[in-house]
Amino acid sequence: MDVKILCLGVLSRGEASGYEIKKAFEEGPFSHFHQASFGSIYPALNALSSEGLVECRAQAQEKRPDKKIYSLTAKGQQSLTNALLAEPDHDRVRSDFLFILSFAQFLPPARVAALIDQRIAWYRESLERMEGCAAANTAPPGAAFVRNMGIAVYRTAAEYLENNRDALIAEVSAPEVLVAE
Amino acid sequence: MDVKILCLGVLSRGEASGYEIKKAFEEGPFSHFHQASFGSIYPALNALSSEGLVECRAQAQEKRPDKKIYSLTAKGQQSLTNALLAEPDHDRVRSDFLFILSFAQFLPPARVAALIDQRIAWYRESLERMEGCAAANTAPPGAAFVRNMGIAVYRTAAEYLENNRDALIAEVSAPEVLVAE
DNA sequence: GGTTGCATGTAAATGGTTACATGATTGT
DNA sequence: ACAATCATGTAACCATTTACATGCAACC
Repeated sequence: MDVKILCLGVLSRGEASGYEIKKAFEEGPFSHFHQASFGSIYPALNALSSEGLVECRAQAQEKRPDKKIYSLTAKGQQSLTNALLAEPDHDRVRSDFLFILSFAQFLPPARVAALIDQRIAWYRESLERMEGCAAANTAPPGAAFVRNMGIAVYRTAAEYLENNRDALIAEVSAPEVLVAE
Repeated sequence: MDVKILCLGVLSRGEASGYEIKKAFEEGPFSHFHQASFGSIYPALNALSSEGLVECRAQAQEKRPDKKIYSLTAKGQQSLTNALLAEPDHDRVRSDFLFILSFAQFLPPARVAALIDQRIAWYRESLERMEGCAAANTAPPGAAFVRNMGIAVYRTAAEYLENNRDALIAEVSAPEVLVAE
Protein backbone atom coordinates (compact mmCIF):
# COMPACT_ATOMS: atom_id res chain seq x y z
CA MET A 1 0.00 0.00 0.00
CA ASP A 2 2.10 2.86 -1.29
CA VAL A 3 1.55 6.61 -1.44
CA LYS A 4 -0.09 6.37 -4.86
CA ILE A 5 -2.90 4.18 -3.55
CA LEU A 6 -3.15 6.37 -0.48
CA CYS A 7 -3.70 9.42 -2.69
CA LEU A 8 -6.28 7.57 -4.74
CA GLY A 9 -8.11 6.79 -1.51
CA VAL A 10 -8.12 10.39 -0.35
CA LEU A 11 -9.30 11.55 -3.77
CA SER A 12 -12.18 9.06 -3.75
CA ARG A 13 -13.66 11.24 -1.01
CA GLY A 14 -13.61 14.24 -3.28
CA GLU A 15 -11.19 16.33 -5.33
CA ALA A 16 -8.22 17.81 -3.54
CA SER A 17 -4.84 19.46 -4.03
CA GLY A 18 -1.56 17.91 -2.94
CA TYR A 19 -1.53 20.30 -0.04
CA GLU A 20 -4.97 19.17 1.07
CA ILE A 21 -4.04 15.51 0.73
CA LYS A 22 -1.13 16.15 3.04
CA LYS A 23 -3.53 17.58 5.61
CA ALA A 24 -5.65 14.44 5.45
CA PHE A 25 -2.61 12.53 6.71
CA GLU A 26 -1.51 15.19 9.16
CA GLU A 27 -4.72 16.12 10.92
CA GLY A 28 -7.46 14.47 8.93
CA PRO A 29 -9.24 11.14 9.12
CA PHE A 30 -6.22 9.11 8.03
CA SER A 31 -3.71 10.66 10.39
CA HIS A 32 -4.15 7.92 12.99
CA PHE A 33 -3.17 5.04 10.76
CA HIS A 34 -1.18 6.30 7.77
CA GLN A 35 1.11 9.17 6.88
CA ALA A 36 2.69 10.79 3.86
CA SER A 37 4.81 13.87 3.30
CA PHE A 38 5.00 16.40 0.46
CA GLY A 39 8.11 14.71 -0.85
CA SER A 40 6.12 11.59 -1.57
CA ILE A 41 2.70 13.06 -2.39
CA TYR A 42 3.68 15.44 -5.19
CA PRO A 43 5.65 12.86 -7.18
CA ALA A 44 2.85 10.32 -6.61
CA LEU A 45 0.29 12.74 -7.99
CA ASN A 46 2.40 13.38 -11.09
CA ALA A 47 2.82 9.65 -11.67
CA LEU A 48 -0.90 9.05 -11.16
CA SER A 49 -1.63 11.83 -13.62
CA SER A 50 0.54 10.39 -16.38
CA GLU A 51 -1.05 6.97 -15.81
CA GLY A 52 -4.47 8.52 -16.31
CA LEU A 53 -5.71 7.57 -12.85
CA VAL A 54 -6.30 11.16 -11.80
CA GLU A 55 -7.18 14.36 -13.62
CA CYS A 56 -5.71 17.73 -12.82
CA ARG A 57 -7.40 21.08 -13.06
CA ALA A 58 -5.26 24.14 -12.36
CA GLN A 59 -6.87 26.88 -10.35
CA ALA A 60 -5.10 30.17 -10.85
CA GLN A 61 -4.31 32.13 -7.70
CA GLU A 62 -2.89 35.58 -7.23
CA LYS A 63 0.67 35.68 -5.98
CA ARG A 64 0.74 31.99 -5.21
CA PRO A 65 1.55 28.94 -7.29
CA ASP A 66 -1.48 27.67 -9.15
CA LYS A 67 -3.47 25.31 -7.02
CA LYS A 68 -3.65 21.99 -8.79
CA ILE A 69 -6.88 20.27 -7.99
CA TYR A 70 -6.85 16.55 -8.62
CA SER A 71 -9.81 14.26 -9.05
CA LEU A 72 -10.20 10.52 -9.64
CA THR A 73 -10.90 9.23 -13.13
CA ALA A 74 -13.02 6.11 -13.71
CA LYS A 75 -9.76 4.25 -14.29
CA GLY A 76 -8.45 5.60 -11.01
CA GLN A 77 -11.52 4.48 -9.10
CA GLN A 78 -11.14 1.04 -10.65
CA SER A 79 -7.49 0.91 -9.70
CA LEU A 80 -8.30 1.92 -6.13
CA THR A 81 -11.03 -0.70 -5.77
CA ASN A 82 -8.59 -3.24 -7.06
CA ALA A 83 -5.89 -2.28 -4.60
CA LEU A 84 -8.37 -2.37 -1.72
CA LEU A 85 -9.13 -5.99 -2.59
CA ALA A 86 -5.54 -7.08 -1.94
CA GLU A 87 -4.61 -8.79 1.31
CA PRO A 88 -3.61 -6.00 3.72
CA ASP A 89 -0.04 -5.95 5.02
CA HIS A 90 0.36 -6.48 8.72
CA ASP A 91 -0.06 -3.36 10.80
CA ARG A 92 3.20 -1.72 11.64
CA VAL A 93 3.25 0.22 14.86
CA ARG A 94 6.30 2.17 15.96
CA SER A 95 5.75 3.58 19.41
CA ASP A 96 8.75 5.05 21.14
CA PHE A 97 6.40 5.90 23.98
CA LEU A 98 5.59 2.26 24.73
CA PHE A 99 9.19 1.21 24.23
CA ILE A 100 10.45 3.80 26.69
CA LEU A 101 7.72 2.99 29.17
CA SER A 102 8.72 -0.68 29.04
CA PHE A 103 11.89 0.39 30.79
CA ALA A 104 10.22 2.59 33.37
CA GLN A 105 12.48 1.14 36.07
CA PHE A 106 15.43 2.98 34.50
CA LEU A 107 13.66 6.36 34.58
CA PRO A 108 13.06 8.91 37.34
CA PRO A 109 9.47 8.51 38.59
CA ALA A 110 8.73 12.14 37.73
CA ARG A 111 9.69 11.44 34.13
CA VAL A 112 7.37 8.43 34.00
CA ALA A 113 4.58 10.60 35.35
CA ALA A 114 5.22 13.33 32.77
CA LEU A 115 5.34 10.82 29.92
CA ILE A 116 2.01 9.31 30.93
CA ASP A 117 0.35 12.66 31.54
CA GLN A 118 1.42 13.93 28.13
CA ARG A 119 -0.01 10.87 26.53
CA ILE A 120 -3.30 11.12 28.39
CA ALA A 121 -3.62 14.73 27.26
CA TRP A 122 -2.92 13.67 23.67
CA TYR A 123 -5.60 10.97 23.78
CA ARG A 124 -8.12 13.37 25.29
CA GLU A 125 -7.46 15.99 22.61
CA SER A 126 -7.72 13.42 19.84
CA LEU A 127 -10.92 12.06 21.32
CA GLU A 128 -12.49 15.49 21.39
CA ARG A 129 -11.76 16.05 17.73
CA MET A 130 -12.91 12.58 16.76
CA GLU A 131 -16.12 12.86 18.75
CA GLY A 132 -16.80 16.16 17.01
CA CYS A 133 -16.55 14.38 13.65
CA ALA A 134 -18.75 11.57 14.92
CA ALA A 135 -21.42 14.11 15.84
CA ALA A 136 -21.26 15.73 12.39
CA ASN A 137 -21.69 12.25 10.93
CA THR A 138 -20.91 13.05 7.32
CA ALA A 139 -18.58 10.13 6.72
CA PRO A 140 -19.33 7.05 4.61
CA PRO A 141 -20.10 3.87 6.59
CA GLY A 142 -16.56 2.43 6.50
CA ALA A 143 -14.95 5.67 7.62
CA ALA A 144 -17.47 6.08 10.45
CA PHE A 145 -16.85 2.49 11.54
CA VAL A 146 -13.10 3.03 11.63
CA ARG A 147 -13.42 6.36 13.40
CA ASN A 148 -15.68 4.92 16.07
CA MET A 149 -13.27 2.05 16.56
CA GLY A 150 -10.55 4.63 17.10
CA ILE A 151 -12.69 6.40 19.66
CA ALA A 152 -13.33 3.17 21.56
CA VAL A 153 -9.65 2.22 21.52
CA TYR A 154 -8.31 5.66 22.49
CA ARG A 155 -10.85 5.92 25.28
CA THR A 156 -9.70 2.59 26.69
CA ALA A 157 -6.07 3.63 26.37
CA ALA A 158 -6.66 6.95 28.15
CA GLU A 159 -8.64 5.29 30.92
CA TYR A 160 -5.99 2.63 31.37
CA LEU A 161 -3.30 5.27 31.75
CA GLU A 162 -5.43 7.27 34.17
CA ASN A 163 -6.30 4.25 36.30
CA ASN A 164 -2.84 2.68 36.42
CA ARG A 165 -0.58 5.70 36.39
CA ASP A 166 -0.15 5.99 40.13
CA ALA A 167 0.46 2.28 40.69
CA LEU A 168 3.31 2.28 38.15
CA ILE A 169 4.86 5.37 39.64
CA ALA A 170 4.69 3.79 43.10
CA GLU A 171 6.37 0.66 41.78
CA VAL A 172 9.23 2.51 40.15
CA SER A 173 9.59 4.76 43.17
CA ALA A 174 9.74 1.91 45.71
CA PRO A 175 13.26 1.09 46.84
CA GLU A 176 14.60 -1.81 44.80
CA VAL A 177 15.00 -5.10 46.58
CA LEU A 178 18.39 -4.81 48.21
CA VAL A 179 21.11 -7.14 47.08
CA ALA A 180 22.89 -6.98 50.42
CA GLU A 181 20.93 -6.88 53.70
CA MET B 1 14.98 5.75 18.30
CA ASP B 2 17.02 3.57 15.96
CA VAL B 3 17.83 -0.13 15.90
CA LYS B 4 20.92 0.37 18.06
CA ILE B 5 18.88 1.72 20.97
CA LEU B 6 16.29 -0.97 20.38
CA CYS B 7 18.98 -3.64 20.74
CA LEU B 8 20.31 -2.01 23.88
CA GLY B 9 16.80 -2.16 25.31
CA VAL B 10 16.38 -5.84 24.55
CA LEU B 11 19.79 -6.61 26.02
CA SER B 12 18.94 -4.75 29.23
CA ARG B 13 16.52 -7.60 29.90
CA GLY B 14 19.34 -10.11 29.72
CA GLU B 15 22.03 -11.29 27.33
CA ALA B 16 20.94 -12.48 23.92
CA SER B 17 22.15 -13.32 20.43
CA GLY B 18 21.17 -11.39 17.32
CA TYR B 19 18.81 -14.20 16.46
CA GLU B 20 17.11 -13.96 19.82
CA ILE B 21 16.82 -10.18 19.56
CA LYS B 22 15.03 -10.63 16.25
CA LYS B 23 12.55 -12.93 17.98
CA ALA B 24 11.84 -10.25 20.59
CA PHE B 25 10.58 -8.07 17.73
CA GLU B 26 8.86 -10.86 15.84
CA GLU B 27 6.96 -12.68 18.55
CA GLY B 28 8.25 -11.25 21.79
CA PRO B 29 7.20 -8.41 24.05
CA PHE B 30 8.20 -5.68 21.61
CA SER B 31 6.50 -7.10 18.56
CA HIS B 32 3.38 -4.99 19.05
CA PHE B 33 5.11 -1.62 18.92
CA HIS B 34 8.49 -1.95 17.21
CA GLN B 35 10.18 -4.13 14.63
CA ALA B 36 13.64 -4.86 13.28
CA SER B 37 15.05 -7.31 10.77
CA PHE B 38 18.35 -9.24 10.62
CA GLY B 39 19.67 -6.81 8.08
CA SER B 40 19.51 -4.04 10.65
CA ILE B 41 20.17 -5.98 13.86
CA TYR B 42 23.49 -7.60 12.96
CA PRO B 43 25.15 -4.38 11.75
CA ALA B 44 23.77 -2.57 14.82
CA LEU B 45 25.29 -5.17 17.13
CA ASN B 46 28.67 -4.83 15.44
CA ALA B 47 28.56 -1.06 15.74
CA LEU B 48 27.51 -1.29 19.38
CA SER B 49 30.35 -3.69 20.01
CA SER B 50 33.00 -1.42 18.54
CA GLU B 51 31.59 1.48 20.57
CA GLY B 52 31.98 -0.56 23.73
CA LEU B 53 28.28 -0.50 24.55
CA VAL B 54 27.91 -4.26 24.39
CA GLU B 55 30.20 -7.19 25.00
CA CYS B 56 30.26 -10.30 22.90
CA ARG B 57 30.95 -13.83 24.05
CA ALA B 58 31.14 -16.50 21.37
CA GLN B 59 29.53 -19.77 22.23
CA ALA B 60 30.92 -22.53 20.05
CA GLN B 61 28.32 -24.81 18.51
CA GLU B 62 28.74 -27.96 16.50
CA LYS B 63 27.98 -27.62 12.83
CA ARG B 64 26.48 -24.20 13.21
CA PRO B 65 27.95 -20.73 13.23
CA ASP B 66 29.17 -19.76 16.67
CA LYS B 67 26.39 -18.22 18.64
CA LYS B 68 27.42 -14.72 19.61
CA ILE B 69 25.92 -13.82 22.91
CA TYR B 70 25.79 -10.11 23.57
CA SER B 71 25.43 -8.39 26.90
CA LEU B 72 25.22 -4.76 27.99
CA THR B 73 28.28 -3.05 29.39
CA ALA B 74 27.98 -0.34 32.07
CA LYS B 75 28.56 2.19 29.29
CA GLY B 76 25.80 0.55 27.29
CA GLN B 77 23.36 0.72 30.17
CA GLN B 78 24.24 4.39 30.60
CA SER B 79 23.70 5.06 26.92
CA LEU B 80 20.32 3.30 27.01
CA THR B 81 19.15 5.24 30.05
CA ASN B 82 20.19 8.39 28.27
CA ALA B 83 18.29 7.56 25.11
CA LEU B 84 15.19 6.68 27.12
CA LEU B 85 15.22 10.18 28.59
CA ALA B 86 14.81 11.81 25.18
CA GLU B 87 11.43 13.07 24.07
CA PRO B 88 9.74 10.16 22.27
CA ASP B 89 8.92 10.58 18.59
CA HIS B 90 5.25 10.54 17.70
CA ASP B 91 3.79 7.09 17.29
CA ARG B 92 3.69 5.99 13.70
CA VAL B 93 0.93 3.59 12.85
CA ARG B 94 0.56 2.11 9.40
CA SER B 95 -2.57 0.06 9.16
CA ASP B 96 -3.62 -1.05 5.73
CA PHE B 97 -6.49 -2.83 7.44
CA LEU B 98 -8.01 0.40 8.74
CA PHE B 99 -7.32 2.21 5.48
CA ILE B 100 -9.06 -0.46 3.45
CA LEU B 101 -11.95 -0.64 5.87
CA SER B 102 -12.41 3.13 5.55
CA PHE B 103 -13.54 2.42 2.00
CA ALA B 104 -15.83 -0.46 2.87
CA GLN B 105 -18.46 0.93 0.53
CA PHE B 106 -16.23 -0.02 -2.44
CA LEU B 107 -15.86 -3.64 -1.32
CA PRO B 108 -18.12 -6.68 -1.59
CA PRO B 109 -19.85 -7.21 1.80
CA ALA B 110 -18.38 -10.73 2.04
CA ARG B 111 -14.91 -9.24 1.77
CA VAL B 112 -15.64 -6.77 4.54
CA ALA B 113 -16.85 -9.66 6.71
CA ALA B 114 -13.73 -11.72 6.01
CA LEU B 115 -11.44 -8.79 6.74
CA ILE B 116 -13.10 -8.16 10.10
CA ASP B 117 -13.24 -11.82 11.06
CA GLN B 118 -9.54 -12.27 10.32
CA ARG B 119 -8.76 -9.30 12.46
CA ILE B 120 -10.91 -10.51 15.36
CA ALA B 121 -9.13 -13.88 15.23
CA TRP B 122 -5.77 -12.13 15.27
CA TYR B 123 -6.71 -10.04 18.31
CA ARG B 124 -8.01 -13.09 20.14
CA GLU B 125 -4.82 -15.04 19.46
CA SER B 126 -2.65 -12.15 20.56
CA LEU B 127 -4.72 -11.70 23.69
CA GLU B 128 -4.32 -15.33 24.64
CA ARG B 129 -0.54 -15.11 24.40
CA MET B 130 -0.42 -11.81 26.24
CA GLU B 131 -2.67 -13.04 29.01
CA GLY B 132 -0.41 -16.06 29.38
CA CYS B 133 2.54 -13.72 29.93
CA ALA B 134 0.51 -11.65 32.37
CA ALA B 135 -0.20 -14.79 34.40
CA ALA B 136 3.48 -15.74 34.49
CA ASN B 137 4.18 -12.22 35.72
CA THR B 138 7.95 -12.21 35.35
CA ALA B 139 8.21 -8.83 33.66
CA PRO B 140 9.58 -5.66 35.26
CA PRO B 141 6.94 -3.05 36.22
CA GLY B 142 7.16 -0.96 33.04
CA ALA B 143 6.89 -3.96 30.77
CA ALA B 144 3.92 -5.34 32.71
CA PHE B 145 2.23 -1.94 32.55
CA VAL B 146 2.69 -1.75 28.80
CA ARG B 147 1.58 -5.33 28.28
CA ASN B 148 -1.57 -4.83 30.33
CA MET B 149 -2.33 -1.68 28.38
CA GLY B 150 -2.00 -3.73 25.21
CA ILE B 151 -4.41 -6.30 26.62
CA ALA B 152 -6.97 -3.61 27.50
CA VAL B 153 -6.70 -1.99 24.08
CA TYR B 154 -6.80 -5.21 22.04
CA ARG B 155 -9.77 -6.42 24.05
CA THR B 156 -11.64 -3.22 23.28
CA ALA B 157 -10.72 -3.47 19.61
CA ALA B 158 -11.86 -7.09 19.37
CA GLU B 159 -15.12 -6.35 21.15
CA TYR B 160 -15.76 -3.34 18.96
CA LEU B 161 -15.30 -5.42 15.83
CA GLU B 162 -17.51 -8.19 17.20
CA ASN B 163 -20.29 -5.79 18.24
CA ASN B 164 -20.31 -3.63 15.13
CA ARG B 165 -19.41 -6.09 12.42
CA ASP B 166 -22.95 -6.93 11.38
CA ALA B 167 -24.13 -3.33 11.32
CA LEU B 168 -21.35 -2.33 8.93
CA ILE B 169 -22.02 -5.29 6.67
CA ALA B 170 -25.71 -4.38 6.59
CA GLU B 171 -24.84 -0.79 5.68
CA VAL B 172 -22.57 -1.73 2.81
CA SER B 173 -25.05 -4.36 1.63
CA ALA B 174 -28.02 -2.00 1.61
CA PRO B 175 -28.90 -0.77 -1.87
CA GLU B 176 -27.36 2.65 -2.42
CA VAL B 177 -29.72 5.57 -2.57
CA LEU B 178 -30.95 5.60 -6.12
CA VAL B 179 -30.08 8.56 -8.29
CA ALA B 180 -33.09 8.09 -10.54
CA GLU B 181 -36.46 6.99 -9.15
C1' DG C 1 10.28 41.11 12.96
C1' DG C 2 9.23 36.28 13.35
C1' DT C 3 6.15 32.50 12.87
C1' DT C 4 2.40 30.11 10.72
C1' DG C 5 -0.36 28.96 6.76
C1' DC C 6 -0.81 28.61 1.92
C1' DA C 7 1.25 26.32 -2.29
C1' DT C 8 4.39 23.35 -5.26
C1' DG C 9 8.28 20.96 -6.22
C1' DT C 10 13.28 18.61 -6.19
C1' DA C 11 17.41 16.28 -4.44
C1' DA C 12 19.99 14.24 -1.12
C1' DA C 13 20.18 11.50 2.74
C1' DT C 14 18.23 8.11 5.60
C1' DG C 15 17.02 4.07 7.46
C1' DG C 16 15.51 0.07 6.73
C1' DT C 17 13.80 -4.23 4.30
C1' DT C 18 14.45 -7.95 0.98
C1' DA C 19 17.06 -11.11 -1.04
C1' DC C 20 21.06 -13.69 -1.19
C1' DA C 21 24.80 -16.75 0.67
C1' DT C 22 25.73 -20.90 3.67
C1' DG C 23 24.52 -25.06 6.08
C1' DA C 24 23.19 -28.56 9.66
C1' DT C 25 19.05 -30.45 12.19
C1' DT C 26 14.49 -31.69 13.15
C1' DG C 27 9.99 -32.45 12.09
C1' DT C 28 6.07 -33.64 8.42
C1' DA D 1 11.45 -34.76 -0.08
C1' DC D 2 10.38 -30.34 1.88
C1' DA D 3 9.73 -26.88 5.08
C1' DA D 4 10.95 -24.82 9.25
C1' DT D 5 14.23 -23.62 12.98
C1' DC D 6 18.64 -22.30 14.21
C1' DA D 7 22.49 -18.97 13.12
C1' DT D 8 25.21 -15.04 11.04
C1' DG D 9 26.21 -11.85 7.77
C1' DT D 10 26.34 -8.65 3.30
C1' DA D 11 24.65 -5.94 -0.51
C1' DA D 12 21.37 -4.16 -3.40
C1' DC D 13 17.33 -1.90 -3.34
C1' DC D 14 13.47 0.80 -1.76
C1' DA D 15 10.34 4.19 -0.10
C1' DT D 16 10.13 7.94 2.42
C1' DT D 17 11.59 11.71 5.03
C1' DT D 18 14.28 15.89 5.50
C1' DA D 19 16.07 19.80 3.85
C1' DC D 20 16.19 23.03 0.43
C1' DA D 21 14.21 26.44 -3.00
C1' DT D 22 10.62 30.12 -3.64
C1' DG D 23 7.34 33.59 -2.08
C1' DC D 24 3.20 36.10 -0.46
C1' DA D 25 -0.30 37.05 3.33
C1' DA D 26 -1.90 37.23 7.82
C1' DC D 27 -1.24 37.31 12.56
C1' DC D 28 1.11 38.32 16.96
